[in-house]
This record gives sequence, C-alpha cells and structure tokens, in this order.
Amino acid sequence: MKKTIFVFSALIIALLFLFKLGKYAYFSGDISMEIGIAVIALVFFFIGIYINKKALQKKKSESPAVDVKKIEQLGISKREYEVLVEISKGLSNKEIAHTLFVSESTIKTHVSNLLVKLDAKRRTQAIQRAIDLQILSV
Amino acid sequence: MKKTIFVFSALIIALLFLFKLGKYAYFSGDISMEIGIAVIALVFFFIGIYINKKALQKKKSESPAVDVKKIEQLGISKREYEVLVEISKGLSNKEIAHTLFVSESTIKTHVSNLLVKLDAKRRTQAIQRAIDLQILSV
DNA sequence: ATGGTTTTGGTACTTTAGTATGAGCTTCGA
DNA sequence: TCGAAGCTCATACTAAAGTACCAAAACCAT
Repeated sequence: MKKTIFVFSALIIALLFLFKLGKYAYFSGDISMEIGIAVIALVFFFIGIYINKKALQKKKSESPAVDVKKIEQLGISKREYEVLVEISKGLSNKEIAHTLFVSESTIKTHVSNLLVKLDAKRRTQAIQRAIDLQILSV
Repeated sequence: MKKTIFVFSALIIALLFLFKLGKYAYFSGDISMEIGIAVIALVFFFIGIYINKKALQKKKSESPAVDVKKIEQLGISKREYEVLVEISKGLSNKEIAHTLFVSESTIKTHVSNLLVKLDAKRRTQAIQRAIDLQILSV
C-alpha cells in the first residue's frame, strides 16, 4: 500500500513535469509538439506496464510461500513437519526413518500425530490437506 | 503473435488520432492542451496495463495445463488416469472403488499398473511423479 | 470376424501403514 | 525445580496397500 501511494505520487509529479514540457513544445511549433505527445504517451505506456508487473509480482510471491503461522496454529512441531515433507516426497516410513536417523516406530508416532492434526485418514490425504492449507510448497 | 501485431497497429492509429486531438487543443489555449496531454497520458497508461495483463494471462494459462501427450507416452489408459486423480485426492482403494462403481480388486490392478508406468513404489511417490511430469493439475 | 488392448474381477499372499498404549529422556519456561 | 511439551522407542495389533497370477468380458481397429 505504501508503494502504491509512492508510485501515484511519482505519477502526479511526472505529469506536472510533462505539462511544462508541453508548454515548451507549444512555443516551438507543431512537429516537436507531436513528438512531445508521442514521448508522453510512450512514457506512460511503459509506466503502466511497469506498475502492472510490480502488482502481479507481489501476487505471485504471496501464493507459493509456506504459511508458518498455520503450522503453529495446527500444533505441528518441527520434527513432525520434517516428516510431513518427507511423506510428500513419496517416501515410506522406513525410508523416512533412515533419512532422519531415527527408528521406524518414531516415524509412525509422528505420522499418527500428523494425521490427527491435519484431520486426515491416510498419508495421501494428509498431503492434499497440507497443500490446501499452504503448508507445503508444491 | 497476430494479436501483438494487431495491438501495435491499433496503438499507432490511436497515436495518430491523438495527434489530431493535440492540434485542436493547440488552437484552444493552454489549459485544454494540458488536459489533452493528461488524457493521452492516462489512456496510454491503461493501455500499457491492459497489454501487460494480456501477455501474463497467456503465460499463466500455458503452465498449469495437464500434459495429455505425456499420459499417452507413458501408456496410461483413461481409466488408469481416473484412478490416479482419485489417488491424488487422498482416497483409499475402497473409496475409489465406490466413486468409480467397480470392485476394490479392479482398483488394485489399476494402481499396480500405474505404479509400474510411473516408476513408483508407493502411491505417494506416484503422486509426486505425476506432478513432476505435469500429468496432474496441482 | 479376429486379434490386441482395456477393463473388470478374483484368490492368495507379503508388505506398509496406521492405532493404541506405555515409557524413558530432554528441553524450556514459570 | 517442577511440570508441560516434544522426541524417542517398543510391543502388539488391525487395516490398508501392493504383488503375482489368472481369466472372462468388452471394445476397437484392420
């Protein structure tokens, strides 16, 4: 929002500046005035593109980020989240146990807790829920 | 590409038209000329936004589409793909059997075939592979 | 119509996944 | 320092998931 205000302020200033240019052009005849108008048009044309691009960049960078707040809200611990990530990669409990250097029993405990906290019956459903909740970066 | 050419042609026409407007404004004094310039600036400002938005829409609609060719290349049949979609929703074999009105045995057969064709050991891995291959719309 | 593919289904079996319960250990804030 | 919370692990189950192999319809193109 602050940036939007700043950009529009800059726009107004640019507009006023172009008014001055327009006046100078006014004294120097038709042809240079047409060039001046063309310059003004092009400048604002690219300003429009620039602002639009900036606005869309924000939207993009907002969506695929992992929502840390929701992880806390769901009461998911760091270790449980690590397990969740490995699940989403398609690993089995045994494989996850190896990559995290713990026993398979531990992983099973974490998975069971995850299923409760994510309100899922299976690990595949947990993946879907996590994606919906923007907890996992797809 | 055709659209781009068309848009730029329209831009040039609009520019010529605004030159005429500029000349009329030239005869009616300073104030109306400033307004004319402002109008020109605003018009091109929004034209820039519009063109940029159109260009980005194309990019977006290109990426998240399901790649039908790859499905064929992998030898995945329609029915098998249906099962794949249900798997990605987090359903169990029994649930998939109900939604597709067949027996659980049939689903197991489809799943086994899918795992081979997707080179996966588990259904969770199959989901990941399918997403990587752009076979599933995330 | 005949052969290839798809879809369907079954049996029998092995392997993962998931639940329930209990328990020892660490960490960290009140 | 005391308890709550998190991490760890085990046992003993039940329930899904997955494999292997077979086989009968259905569908589709030559």
